[in-house]
Amino acid sequence: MPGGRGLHAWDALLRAHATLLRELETDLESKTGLALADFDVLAQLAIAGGSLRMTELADRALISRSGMTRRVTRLVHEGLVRRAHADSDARGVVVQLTKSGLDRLTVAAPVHVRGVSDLFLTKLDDQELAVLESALAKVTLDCTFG
Amino acid sequence: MPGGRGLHAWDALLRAHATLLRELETDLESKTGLALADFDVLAQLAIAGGSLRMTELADRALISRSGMTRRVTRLVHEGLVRRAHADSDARGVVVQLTKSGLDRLTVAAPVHVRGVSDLFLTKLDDQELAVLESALAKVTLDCTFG
DNA sequence: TGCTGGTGATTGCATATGCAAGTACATTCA
DNA sequence: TGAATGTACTTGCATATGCAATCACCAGCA
Repeated sequence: MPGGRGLHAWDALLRAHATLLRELETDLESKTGLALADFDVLAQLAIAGGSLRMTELADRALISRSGMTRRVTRLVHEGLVRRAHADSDARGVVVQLTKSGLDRLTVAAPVHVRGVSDLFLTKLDDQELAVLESALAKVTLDCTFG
Repeated sequence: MPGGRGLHAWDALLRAHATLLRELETDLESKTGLALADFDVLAQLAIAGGSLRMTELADRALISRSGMTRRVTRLVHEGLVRRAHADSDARGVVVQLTKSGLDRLTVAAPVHVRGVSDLFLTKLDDQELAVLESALAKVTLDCTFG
């Protein structure tokens, strides 16, 4: 009744994801006052060189466009990012990391990386990490959200 | 600036989880009218032999107790589960799968299993699944939700 | 030019979520 | 026994979420 064999691997994925994310979230928030979701936006912007379009940002942060609209609105109020007009497309919005946002990220990033290391990376050896990465990449879909 | 090496494995986990879950959710809902969250409750009950206490059910379904209270309330209204008093503890509530719930699950389970197979299991070989399962089990925390 | 279909972003709305507080019962220990 | 502490579940509340509809703009074509 529970079903075929390898479903346990799927179950393990759900369980690991839920518990780790929850722990990382509360950890980061308590140590830096930054929600993981907000951290992720800042990190994606930094990785991309400082700015991204809304849709691209939403895709990378794995949330819907409408969700990103609201998240960015919040972050703008906090001064961590800024909205600018895309110069090639008057509909477009470019979200830019501000100095303050970068500062905040610079403080938070090591905390988060440390969390991921402690809870995830150090518990696995290189081969396991390699298999994880390649296997998970194989099953990832490229559906767009929202 | 993005950080240490193996973080890509972590990123792959987040990405695979988000995209797969989203697809499985919409797939199941469109084919059976059952939300994945509700399906999971029914499945956990069936796996456990037909009934579970609220807290245990919340833990297994990876959501908070308060979330489970509301979810069960909904499922009771739909006739898929029933609330009963735990006989050893007057505070306790036992959630039981009803005939109707079991029927519903019997229809939905193959659909969901098929989805997981198509999107996940068949894309990986036995060794990858074994490594995934054991590695993910190693990093899973046992924090309680809610 | 002007019409049609498509895309980027935002907003209305309904719903889902968790935390913290509250209620009811259980357990411990003096 | 009975006061204090702990556990099981529920509810108030604030917030987060996505979908669908909307607005503004772009691109193609007659």
